Amino acid sequence: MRRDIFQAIADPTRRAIIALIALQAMTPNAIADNFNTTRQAVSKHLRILTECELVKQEQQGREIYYSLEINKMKEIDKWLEQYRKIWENRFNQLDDLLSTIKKTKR
Amino acid sequence: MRRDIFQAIADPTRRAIIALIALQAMTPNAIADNFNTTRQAVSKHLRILTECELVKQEQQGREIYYSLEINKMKEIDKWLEQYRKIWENRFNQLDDLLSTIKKTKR
DNA sequence: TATATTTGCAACCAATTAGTTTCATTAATT
DNA sequence: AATTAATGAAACTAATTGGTTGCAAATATA
Repeated sequence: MRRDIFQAIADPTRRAIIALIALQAMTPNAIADNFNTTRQAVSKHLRILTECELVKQEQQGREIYYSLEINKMKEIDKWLEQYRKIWENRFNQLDDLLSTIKKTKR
Repeated sequence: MRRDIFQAIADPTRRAIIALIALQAMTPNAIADNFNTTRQAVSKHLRILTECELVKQEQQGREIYYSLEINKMKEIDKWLEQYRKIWENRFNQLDDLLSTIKKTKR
């Protein structure tokens, strides 16, 4: 059971669920209405998302509202950080090159 | 064959390969030396990474050097953008709340 | 209380995945 | 020319995955 956040966002249906509940909490039935799949399949995705703490649930009577745990998304951002450094650095190098060319032309 | 970038980074070995070749190009053998797996397994990962254009190859004699296609990583950043907006917004709301409390105290 | 609704969970199935073993190709070395 | 090294690709296997069907539990409604 590999259950980390990268595995969680690998599935396109799960990314769609994340997008759906990012702004408002929704019940499994309501979420399933948006896809060509069964409620049970959505339920399984929600379980995976819950297990890696990307999603939190709140019970209201017999309904359970699922919503995005936005802070968990920062973990991906944190991972990206090291690569962002690289591409920003390359951009700066290009920038330097361009200004050098400019100076040479002058 | 689902072969998008999210599926590519889902595997921890592939993320390790990405980290390894981010700064310098490496041959499959050299990469495999860093893991408890066979060269062939690494080769398969490299194929997947190449197919989704996260990695580029450069032949030099009988060796093939693999390196990270850093620009492709920006796609993940682009996807994260929508969620970054949300968490920054929440942070601002908290900020507003705190300054309101400050004002009330005064 | 009986019935309907919302949900999670277990059992099962087909497809996919990560890995291994084996083989063919190409380039370097002797 | 023969051998060694570096690599990709195909065939196979075991494990995992996404999905379905069916069922049980809990809550709401008649």
